[in-house]
Amino acid sequence: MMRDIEPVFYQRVVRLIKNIPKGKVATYGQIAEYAGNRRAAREVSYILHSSSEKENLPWQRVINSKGRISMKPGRGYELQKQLLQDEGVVFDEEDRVDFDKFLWQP
DNA sequence: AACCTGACTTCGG
DNA sequence: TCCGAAGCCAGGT
Repeated sequence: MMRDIEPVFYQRVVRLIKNIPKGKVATYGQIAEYAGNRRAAREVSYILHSSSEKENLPWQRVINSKGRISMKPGRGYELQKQLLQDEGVVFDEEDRVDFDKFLWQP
């Protein structure tokens, strides 16, 4: 499934995501940057899409740079939001997460 | 190879 | 703040 994505990059992404503490969130770009390729946000997305179950990743803790959930209603949005709320993450009236409070700072 | 798509991001108006 | 466009990288057709 992973094929040509740099194995090192892949491993780093997996490790970083597993390190996001409960109740915190990270952005795709943030993970990509810490993994060594700040332009690979879409690859982070791809890794989550393809390996979340296999790697047992807390996939719900990765959201977009706007502080919103990227998945669309009916295709995962509700589940992700519920999982985050269950661990204490708060969404404002604009459906955004306050990075000052919830962004993961390694 | 060409083209489309996506759980992305940045920048300009 | 809010789009739209452009940049980005891989995978699927």
